[in-house]
Amino acid sequence: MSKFKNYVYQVVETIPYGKVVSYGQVALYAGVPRGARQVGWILNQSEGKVDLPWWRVVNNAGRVSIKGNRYNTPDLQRKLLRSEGVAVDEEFNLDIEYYRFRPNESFFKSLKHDEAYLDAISNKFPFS
DNA sequence: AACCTGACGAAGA
DNA sequence: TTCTTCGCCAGGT
Repeated sequence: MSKFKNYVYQVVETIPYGKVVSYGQVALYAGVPRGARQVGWILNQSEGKVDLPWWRVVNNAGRVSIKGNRYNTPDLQRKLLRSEGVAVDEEFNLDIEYYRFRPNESFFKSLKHDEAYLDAISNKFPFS
């Protein structure tokens, strides 16, 4: 279990009910600013094995981009989001800026990143 | 080691 | 605005 994967889990677990974040956001918060693709890969690998609100992660264009696999499909993700009050249309689009989770500083500190990293991304909080 | 493959993202045409 | 192209990082072959 890599440190990065651990952080990804921590971040996803923290997304509030009825809110969403992009893969890029998760990557930034997890300590790898350009690791969006890896976040998708990690969530894909964790399906059925880890209890995470994976459906609250969508792409930055505001679209449910899951391709689907044995456990999770775009339809399931949309169903779960809708059950939390998130409006998702027939083409799997949603208003990401409206539903986006914008964590505060205490959130980052709760992830136990070292000071150097917090300083490095302190000016890169496009979502806060 | 070289090359391929993504539940991605930003920029340019 | 939709479609490409390219950069990104980790894992697999």
